[in-house]
Amino acid sequence: MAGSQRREATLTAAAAVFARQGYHGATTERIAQAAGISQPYVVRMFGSKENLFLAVVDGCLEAVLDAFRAALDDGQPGTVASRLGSAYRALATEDGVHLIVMQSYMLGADPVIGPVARDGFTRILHFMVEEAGLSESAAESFLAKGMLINTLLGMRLGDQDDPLAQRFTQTVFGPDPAGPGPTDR
Amino acid sequence: MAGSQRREATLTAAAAVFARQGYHGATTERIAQAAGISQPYVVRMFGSKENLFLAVVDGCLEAVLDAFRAALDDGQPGTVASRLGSAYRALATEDGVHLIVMQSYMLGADPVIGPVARDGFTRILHFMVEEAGLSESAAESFLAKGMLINTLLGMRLGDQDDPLAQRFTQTVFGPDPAGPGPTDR
DNA sequence: GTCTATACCAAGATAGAC
DNA sequence: GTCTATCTTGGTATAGAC
Repeated sequence: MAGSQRREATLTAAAAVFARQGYHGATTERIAQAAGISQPYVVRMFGSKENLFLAVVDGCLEAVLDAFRAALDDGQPGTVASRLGSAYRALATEDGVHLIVMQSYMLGADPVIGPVARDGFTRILHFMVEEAGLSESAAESFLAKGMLINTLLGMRLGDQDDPLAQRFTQTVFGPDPAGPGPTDR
Repeated sequence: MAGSQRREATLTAAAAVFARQGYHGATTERIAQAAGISQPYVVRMFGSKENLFLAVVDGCLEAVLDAFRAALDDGQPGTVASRLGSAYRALATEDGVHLIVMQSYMLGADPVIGPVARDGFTRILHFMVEEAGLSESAAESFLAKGMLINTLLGMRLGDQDDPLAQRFTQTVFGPDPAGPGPTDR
């Protein structure tokens, strides 16, 4: 397999593992298994586990911003916020973009991952108000709902056997004209 | 030092470490240092790192619910949501209750921590609608803002050297009559 | 109740062959 | 481009003394 293609496949596999286990919980061995290659080769390709994680996070950030930009130009009806919400929903994939980003956010105290996480969030923030034209208040609501979605995904609230929890999950992820919707569950 | 007192002190130290590093990132050695005792003794007291984490999470959940219950009866002016928000704000301590809870939420895929995290969130949800009397929609807004706050705390957005990010942080944490406010930063 | 010493294992990284 | 073998470290847990 060609280098760049192998690299892509490994990034995808790594994303899925990092999404579930978090940075520290994930092992390069598990990532290697998911990618169908040997553990040392994973390390070899990216230099270190940390570098690999940063590459994954960067890819997710770009994916989110690309999806948002596309949503601004898609000529669909609805408010900007609702179109961005749909884009966020459509972004749902098995490799769990939302969870990767969230995992990086929870590592703000890490000297190397922390700054990257803050930069990424800041870029999204700037996109919201400068490119999408949302008010800062609207951006706050949008991002709050996004964080709620990410959190429910992370904890897998849908697995909870409780009527209220079930209904709540449905409501949050269900078609909602004013915010991000369902993702990868 | 008496057993129960030592236990409490260790739980507090562990909370601070788990809040910053997450479950997998934290080490019992670091917790021991923070508590001023030896690493094996930390393990001895709680049986395992996992048990210790579960004890910390449980303590945080109780702290949140206690604070919320107290806020319902405090006779302060304002809506229920704003009083709960103030309680959330007042809960701010060095040991980072908000981050502990959030770290547990991101471990939903873990076979033992996952169920505990879901149960905890479900209890808060039930409190909101059954004891506090919030509509499910109001509970969603409240929790969304709470998750945004937790996320900003986790990534330490306040450290970001960017005007918009700074302003956003201030807005989210600042006195807001309709949601949770500043916590431990 | 608390420590020191240590066993034991998992995991990231390196060396070097093919 | 990819593997096997292995080094090394760090981290949880146990044993046992004081």
